[in-house]
This record gives sequence, C-alpha cells and structure tokens, in this order.
Amino acid sequence: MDDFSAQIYTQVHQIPYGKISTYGEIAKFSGFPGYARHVGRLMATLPEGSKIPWHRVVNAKGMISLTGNDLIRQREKLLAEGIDVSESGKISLRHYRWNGDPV
DNA sequence: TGGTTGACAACCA
DNA sequence: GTGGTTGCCAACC
Repeated sequence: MDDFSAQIYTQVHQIPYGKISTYGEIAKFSGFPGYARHVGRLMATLPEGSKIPWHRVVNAKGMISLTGNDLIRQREKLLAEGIDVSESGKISLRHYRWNGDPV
C-alpha cells in the first residue's frame, strides 16, 4: 500500500451517494494529475470485498469502460443509487458529476 | 533492456 | 454522439 493508492482509495471513498466522478478527476483531486490510467488499474485490481465505491468512477466521456458482465454489474449499482445509466453504460455526467467537494 | 498494454484524456473529423 | 489519433505513465511480458 503506497501513498498513491492510499490517496486514490480515500478520494474514491469520498464520492457521495448518487454522485460519480472520472478517473482523471480522481487522480487530480488526489494530488496525482495525469495518472488517470493508474486509477483505472487500481480499480481493476480491487479485492471483491472492498468498501471502495469503484462503480462511481467512469471515464472522461461519462461512459463505463468495462464490457460484458462487469459493465452490467457497475450499471446495476449506479441505477440502484438513482443514477441514470443507458444500456450502453452512458451516464449523464452533466447532472451526476462530483466536483470533489467534501461531503 | 525494450516493446506492448491498459477500467484514460484531450483533440479533431 | 461516435470513432480515430496522440500523449501519458507505470505495469507487464
């Protein structure tokens, strides 16, 4: 557990219910601008029982980058929080984007 | 050591 | 809105 992952985990954990953010923003807010890919890699390697709301993190286009079963799983979680997600995994960033403000 | 890959981002057509 | 290209940075092979 290095500082980078710790910061990312904390930041993602700060995303309030019903809100989402992008990989790039998460990285930036955590103090590591330009490390968007690493945020994605971190999410990909999260343990199943993790308390991290990884499903609230999407790419800059506001779309889920996953495919197949993983995409469905994330979409279901978001829908359960009241976030509108299209069948293709597209989200209305305009309304659900989190600006990084503390809860 | 060096080329490839990736849950990305910004830009352009 | 969608699809292709380029830039990034570390992990992976």
